[in-house]
Parts: sequence; C-alpha cells; structure tokens
Amino acid sequence: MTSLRDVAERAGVAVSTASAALNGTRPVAAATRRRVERAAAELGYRPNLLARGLQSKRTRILALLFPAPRSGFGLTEMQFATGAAEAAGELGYHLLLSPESADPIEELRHLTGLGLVDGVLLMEVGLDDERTAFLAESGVPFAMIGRTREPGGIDHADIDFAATADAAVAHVAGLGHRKLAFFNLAEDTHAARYGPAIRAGAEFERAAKEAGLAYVGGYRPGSAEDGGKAFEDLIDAHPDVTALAVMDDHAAAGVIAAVARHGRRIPEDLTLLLVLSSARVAGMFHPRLTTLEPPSTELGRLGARMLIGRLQDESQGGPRARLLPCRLVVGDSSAPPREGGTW
Amino acid sequence: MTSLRDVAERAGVAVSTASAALNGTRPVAAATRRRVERAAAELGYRPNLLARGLQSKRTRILALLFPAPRSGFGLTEMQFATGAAEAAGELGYHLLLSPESADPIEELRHLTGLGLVDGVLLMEVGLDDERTAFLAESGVPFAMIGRTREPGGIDHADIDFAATADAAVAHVAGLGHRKLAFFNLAEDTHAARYGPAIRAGAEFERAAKEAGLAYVGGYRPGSAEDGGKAFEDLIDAHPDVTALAVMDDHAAAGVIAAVARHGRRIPEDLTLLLVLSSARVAGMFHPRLTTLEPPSTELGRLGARMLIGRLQDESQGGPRARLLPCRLVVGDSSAPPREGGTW
DNA sequence: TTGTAGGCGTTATCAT
DNA sequence: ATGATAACGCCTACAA
Repeated sequence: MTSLRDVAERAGVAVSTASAALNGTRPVAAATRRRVERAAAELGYRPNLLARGLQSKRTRILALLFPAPRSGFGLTEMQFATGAAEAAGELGYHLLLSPESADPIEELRHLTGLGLVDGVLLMEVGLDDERTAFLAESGVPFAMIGRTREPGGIDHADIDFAATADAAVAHVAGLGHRKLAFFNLAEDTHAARYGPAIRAGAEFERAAKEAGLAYVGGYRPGSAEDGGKAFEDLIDAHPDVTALAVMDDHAAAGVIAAVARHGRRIPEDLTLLLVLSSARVAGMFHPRLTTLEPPSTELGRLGARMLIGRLQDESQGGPRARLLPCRLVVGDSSAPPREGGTW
Repeated sequence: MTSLRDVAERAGVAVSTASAALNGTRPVAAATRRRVERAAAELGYRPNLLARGLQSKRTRILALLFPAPRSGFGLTEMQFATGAAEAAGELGYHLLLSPESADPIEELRHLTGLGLVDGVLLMEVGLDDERTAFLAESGVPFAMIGRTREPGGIDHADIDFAATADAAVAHVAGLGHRKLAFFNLAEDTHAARYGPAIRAGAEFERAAKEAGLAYVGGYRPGSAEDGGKAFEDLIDAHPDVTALAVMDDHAAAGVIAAVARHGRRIPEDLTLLLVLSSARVAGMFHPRLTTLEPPSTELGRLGARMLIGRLQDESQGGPRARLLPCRLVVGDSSAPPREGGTW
C-alpha cells in the first residue's frame, strides 16, 4: 500500500503539501503540484478511504437497505440497486448492499452505529414505514425509493402513478375502447408494495373517469389461477369490457390462459396491458404484451443522487421529490375493440 | 458518536483495557470486563469500523463485482447478490455492490487500491476471464460465483451441470421418453454466460447418452421467435421427439406458442423442461413448466463464505470448489410420451 | 508557499 | 492485570 507519505517523500515535499497538491485544498505552487502529481502517478497512489473517512467523518459510502427477495421480486428491485450503485460510483461514492433482517430497526441501528455509512437509501417503502421515523430521529441522512403515505420532508424518487395511469388510459382510449378494467396487486402482497397498489388503483380509476371511460376495479388476483378466475368474474359481470390492465405478472398469465379457454384472442377480443412490469417479462408472453415499464434504474439513480446531494450540500433547500412515469411499450396485445363484440 | 474512550472513562479503566475487555484480545479480570461491558451497553457503544480497519488493515468489507443488467438478467443474479450479502452479514462482513464499468480491470485496480475491501467476489465469470488474472497477480483475495475454464487454484461456487443434467434426464427417462432435445443459450449471449452454455450442453448430451436416450442438440434460440423456429426445425428433422429442455425463458415461450399453433398440447404431446430458470418464471407459463432451478442464493452464500474463510484463515488448505445441482421442480409440463405419436 | 504538529478511533506494544 | 504510548493514513490547523 503506497501512502501519501511515500508520495511526499518521492516529490521531496511534506505530507501536508502533497495532500494539498492532490486535493487542491490550499494554494500550492504549480511546479510543486506537478511534482507531487507525477510522484503520485508513478507510485500508483490511491488515497486510503478508511484513513480519509476516519479523519473527515465522511466515508462516501451509502447503504442500500435491501429487502429479502420474495415472490414478486425481480428485475425492478435489482435495477434500483444497480442504478443506485452506478450513480453513486459516478459521484465517487460506494454502495453497501444491506439485506434486511427480521428486525429492520435493529439492523439500522447497528449499521448506522458503525460509522461506516454516510447515508441510507430505503427501498420497498411502506405507506407507514417505521424505518423513516427511526432514521429521522437519529439524524441519519436518508432518501427513499418509493414513498410513505406522507413523504413530507423526506427526499424521495418514486413512480408517477398519475402520469402512468394517464398514459395507459390515453393509449386504450386512443384505440377506441370505452371500458377499462383494472386488476390490482393481491391484498396479501407485502405491505411495502401496498403504496404502489393504492396509488395505481386510485389513479387508474381517476384517469379512466377523466377520459370518459367506464372503469371496473376491485379485483386483486395474485396468481395465475386467481387471474383466470378474476377474469371469469369480470366478463361475467361486465361482458362488454374490452380492455384490461393488470399489475401482476402471474395474474396476467392466468388472464391469457382464460381468454384462450374461451376461444378468444388477444388483442382482437381483449386489449391487455401489463402494468409495472418489464418489457423483458412481457416478451415471455404470447402475444408480447403492451407494458408500462417502471423506470427502475433511473429511480435508483435519482435516489442515490438525491442522498448524495444532501450529504454534500447541507444548505440544500427543502426536500426533493421526483416522480417518474412508467414508459409505455406497445406490444402485440393492443388493438381497437371488436365492433359490438361481447363476452 | 460514542467512542471507546467514553466507555473506558465510564468504566474507570484505560482505553486499551476497554479494548481488550471487549475483544478478548488479552486477559482481563472478570470484574473489569463486566464493568466495561456494562459501560459499553449503557452508552450504546459501537466500534468504529473505519478506525478499526485503519489499524488492523482489515475492513471486513467484500466487494461484489456486479455486471450491468442486460437481457437475460434477473432473479438469479439478484440472488447471488442477496445470498452473498446475507452470508457476509452473518459472519460480520459487509458487501459492497460494485457495478462493472466498461473497463473492469481499471475498475478493479481502483477498487482494490482504495484499501476499502478485503476481498472480491466475482460473478458472471467467463471461461477466460481477465479479471482473475489481474486479481491473482495483485494478490487480492477473491472467489468466483461460476468458474473459468480451468478454475485451478481459485475458490469458486458454481452449478453442478453434470448432476443437473442427470436429474433432468432421469426425470424425462423415468416418464418413459426415449428421445430428448436440448435448446441451448443463444450464441450471442454475453461471453460470461458461455461457460454455463458449454457445460450444460455437454452434460445434457452425456447424461442422455448414458441413460440410453437419443439426444438432439445444436439449437440455440435466443428469443421467442427463434424458439418457435427452432422448434419447427426440430420436429421437422426429428418428428419423434417427445421431450425438450430449454435454457432460455424467451425461447421456451416461443416453443409453447409453436406447439399451440400445431394444435398440440403440453404435456400430452411434449414434455417441456425449463433449465436454469426460476420456478417463479415457470409459473408465468401455461401450463406451469417443470424447472431446473439454480441454487443461486446458496451459490452467493457459498461464494461469500469461501472468501471470508480464506481471509480469516491464511493457512486454509487448497482451493475450495463447491458445485451445487439445480433443483428439479416438477410442474405441469411433464408427462409420459403419447403412444406412437409423432409430429 | 510550505512544513510541523495534532488528532480522528482503534488496536498492538511495551512497560508497570 | 492494567495503563500509557505509538502507530494506521489522512487532513486541518497553525507556524514559519
């Protein structure tokens, strides 16, 4: 390990001068600076992050609190992590992947007590999340990917459910549909997901009504089987439905199977939208489903950037909130409704 | 931040004694130890990891080199990460998520030069991976999830492709099938995946032959469309094939669609196996596919444990290699072959 | 403009 | 068994 001392010796200056030359933290003669820089380069010098952190009380390490993978977990969550790690890296920070245990609060207490991280990034934030209270109270800088019911003064990056619903509804309405059904996430979905479920449900209903579409909600199938059943119920009660937006991948699979059982086809007899899933997943369906793809990587990036921004600039203004809409990726499951066709 | 000094003061001992009492690094009178422990507990003392690391030259931080998410990326890779993070946490280590940039070597040089990490965990290891050479040369402890062509002296945890193929073949043969086809990963798959492709292909062929099954290989569809085409080609050349194992999720989707186009059914007319994919993904297909699910979380855990083991015990023996088979999860796509049926 | 000295929190060494 | 002291590598005064 080559230290600053080695560099200083080689450049024939004092350690503090070498430090200043490298960090620009105080005026240094141009010639001296060049000598130091050359010495550093020749020695392949890298400042020791531990020493720097010990001194400066800032480690430039962020922790990402990562929930244990469970059903419904996948690409999106991974993109949060990689996005955050990337953005952190670009700003000279590192990201610690901190899997959440049974007792997240104790976990947090431990993690922040170590003095290892400058701030914490929360994901899978519940509508009422005890972690936010703890962090706020203990004064640890943090930001959320997602948001609590009342994000109030907390920095966060989340999906813009209103804009997402508007885009979906506009797509469907533009094709000529007059009635839209919505299958929400299952009730027993992890509480953390409840936020997205609540918001998406509310916004789809609002958007549909604003666009003059009839709207059918209330279904929450959480598996392929449930999806099929929900679809049967739906067409039973609403035989005139021609468009359906589904939040759960498995439920969508069940819907597709059910449509086939009826001898009907997608998109001719039903326009099917997959909400909050990736185009990659959509490509596994036949036909390839139209998707509203969450900007997960970007949300991860934003979260990290917000947190770092706050760490670096204490005087930063009020809390930042960034909401990003899902991207509409039109697949082969979108088409105008069949004339006069009913189930 | 309460420091060891505070604890020592409160316990009425010297800092070094407090340290010793807490770490058991030298004999301490039982009474003294208790006083110190009580003081520490009362103050909520946590040792500062940076200071400790600076002094001991060991940070107890591992870096996981994480490739940028690309097509074909998903649950498996995330499970490597979470598994590794979990296992590390259990052993008192932390995991740094280090996304790989365009220049992995430079990235590694940077990362290891910082003195921030004790060791590196590699994933998505290619058959010939330049990173291993660099790490070996620079003396940084590391382990692989996956393996190079010749893992030689490098610790690694990987899938046991031989046992996986045996299990798949036994399952198929047990149902009465006499001929097995295999769709490998697409050729243009990221080089890192090439290892799994090579090994799986070779082992399926071997296992089939050993079990007395006819074997058809050589197909490498990388998309739903390709999967459909490959299936057409397959039944054209081998109308008597009754069982098919597919490595690519999208290709499997294409096969399913193609079977349906022929007015045939799964599993009555074709037993379909999804290799190296999760049961979760399999559940999105209809019917639910039989899967050979990689033990990704466990591989991540093993990788971390191996690395930590080596860090803690220099005198550890030769390189450790752990190969774990995929788990066979029987779905609704497995059935005995139809008597005398051909395509 | 540059060098010296002190300290960040911890552990290791050396006395006592 | 315990206490003082010196590092670890860096940065920030302060002095020159």
